[in-house]
Amino acid sequence: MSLRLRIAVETPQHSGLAGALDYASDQALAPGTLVRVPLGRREVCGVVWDPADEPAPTDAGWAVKPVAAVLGGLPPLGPSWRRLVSFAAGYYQRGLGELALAVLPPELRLLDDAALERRRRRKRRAATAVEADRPPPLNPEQAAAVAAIASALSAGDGLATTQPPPLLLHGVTGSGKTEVYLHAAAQALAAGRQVLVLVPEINLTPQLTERLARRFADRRLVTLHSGLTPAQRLQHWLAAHTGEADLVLGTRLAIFASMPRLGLIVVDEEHDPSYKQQEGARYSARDLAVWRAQSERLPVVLGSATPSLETWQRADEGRYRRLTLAARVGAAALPRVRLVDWNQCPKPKGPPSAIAPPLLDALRLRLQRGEQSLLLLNRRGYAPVLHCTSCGWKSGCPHCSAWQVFHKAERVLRCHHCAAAARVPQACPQCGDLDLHAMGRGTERLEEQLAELLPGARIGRIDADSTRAKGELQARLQAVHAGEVDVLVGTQMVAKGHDFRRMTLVAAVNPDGALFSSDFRAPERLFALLMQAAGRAGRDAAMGPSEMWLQTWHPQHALYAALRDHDYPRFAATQLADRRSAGLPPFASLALLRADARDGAVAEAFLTEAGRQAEARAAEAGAALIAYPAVAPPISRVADTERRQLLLESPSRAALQHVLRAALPDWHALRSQHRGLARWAVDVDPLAI
DNA sequence: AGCACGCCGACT
DNA sequence: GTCGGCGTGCTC
Repeated sequence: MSLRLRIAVETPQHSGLAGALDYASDQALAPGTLVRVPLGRREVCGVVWDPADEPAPTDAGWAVKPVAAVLGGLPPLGPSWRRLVSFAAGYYQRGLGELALAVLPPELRLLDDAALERRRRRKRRAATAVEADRPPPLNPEQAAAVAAIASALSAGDGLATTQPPPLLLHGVTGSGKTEVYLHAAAQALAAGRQVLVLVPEINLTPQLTERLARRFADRRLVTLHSGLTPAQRLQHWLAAHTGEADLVLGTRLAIFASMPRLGLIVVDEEHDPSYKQQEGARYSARDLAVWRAQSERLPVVLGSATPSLETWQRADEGRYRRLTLAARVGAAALPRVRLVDWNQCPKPKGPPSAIAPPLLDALRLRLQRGEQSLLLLNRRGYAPVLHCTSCGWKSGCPHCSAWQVFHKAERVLRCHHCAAAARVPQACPQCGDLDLHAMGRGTERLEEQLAELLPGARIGRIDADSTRAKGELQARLQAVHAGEVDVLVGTQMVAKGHDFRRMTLVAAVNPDGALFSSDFRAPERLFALLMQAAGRAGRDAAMGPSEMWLQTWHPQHALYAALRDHDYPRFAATQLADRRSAGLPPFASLALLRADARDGAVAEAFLTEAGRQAEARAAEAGAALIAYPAVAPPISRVADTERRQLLLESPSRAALQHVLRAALPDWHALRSQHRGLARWAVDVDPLAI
């Protein structure tokens, strides 16, 4: 007897094989079982999928091959996991098997039954007999939030018929969101459920990891993120899958963790762009968390001081329930926001100063008082471009439409978009002039200038360059915590997550860039970054009042005015009004079709035709859709490849989904008509357009 | 994506 | 005469 099985097979995106494939088996295999199957002339991994609603045609134009091997030792992946993967593959327009295998630990496919048995027998480390932290008392707002989540938890127990809505936990930094998560988690754990906590980047939030581990010392907590070794990732994933782990703390990929007893999902800093995967299947872990929670009828808590406008709008519409924490725990006051108006500052005779006189005075005052300051500058390197004053040459990257950044200490010019690096020329490569000039300012130069402006101050720097070596980030953070640094210079990586208790001043050196950016989400990101940065200061009420300084040419800008008042709702309302009148998300659904080719015209021709096909499909279905002309993104050439993109916009998410699904086969077929096209991809709900 | 098959230059 | 360059085509 031979059974017919549907199997999600690891077929690459470009195969055009989106769904499950048919294979034969002489034994019945439960959906969710891992198998190896022949595909073409090789053998690949697959997951037994649910039988199709309609039986496969018997006269199919291919020979059905038998399953090659079964990994019987692993408990099958459950129906809720399969639903999530199915949904994500469909929504983000990727192959089912491609996505299914991409979100499983890579080591799993190497695991035969014998290896699995060895792993299972290996004695798991006994839980350390550490006394769990006693939870602190909650303030009334926190208690109300916990009660709301608790009622959603019991509603999700299958007893109630109503679905708990997603919960937006809106609270400024320091208002005690984490304590709400911990209490909610405790309740879910007490009910015998597992808890999934998502964070943007795990090494930026060691404090949350520690707090979870201490509070739930008697429970098994595992982490899931790309920094784990393959063996660790497998081990942690298996602990979640078998239900041995009670808590899973992870980055975006953890949204796909198989958790049979899942009872609560928390998405911390839900607005953070790192929740959107930027290559391969471009999924949003936050959006999938909401979908997964609805699908499994469990509560999801989205926490942020500056929620994404999508989330905020849904709360305004009543689709999400908003829980607000307005008070800062421990009576710590919010930092006072001070704007330095460059227009009011006397022009120095020499080159423009990095730090305006009033800010410099404020820094000196902190030095005298033995307090720490943080200066934020979102630009690493010494200077963004090297410039010849006599002929006008600039250090352009030979492979990209971008400047090579001057890294002084390393003595290299480095492109931040490709691997290209060159030694710093002694003389202008174009005219031979020796007077090469570093234009603009990066963190490395700011560090150097501060050393001159503040003699005797201990300056530290934390950015991707200074923390490249393993352990260097932790070492530098430790030095700051230990008080070995007076003034810390950093990129946005320090604005997130870390509490610096002795820090009483945070300054954004040059935040204006995002005010007039072509990226429609730039103001939202800037506001979130500045709010988050402001939250770094003044966490300790005993340190006295803290300040957030902004150096700007536009002190009247509405964004800064809202920031000065710590008024996120006002900022969101004005942004949402702009978005509504511009027909942008959350009032429209977007997808971006991207194409790369050596020759930009090839990518453009492909996109133009693909856009025409999409509009034809939309017309067929009576779906409202606009395909905009193909354009070059701000950095149009990277590593000698020209990039182009085409925006698809619809007032309806469902209509856009329908068109994408219908047009995808057209686009696959179109590829062969455009010789020289390197690759193409769809980005559903893109962050930047 | 792999991994084929398929037609044109420098070697034992 | 072959070994092999990577162009293009297929995978239940």
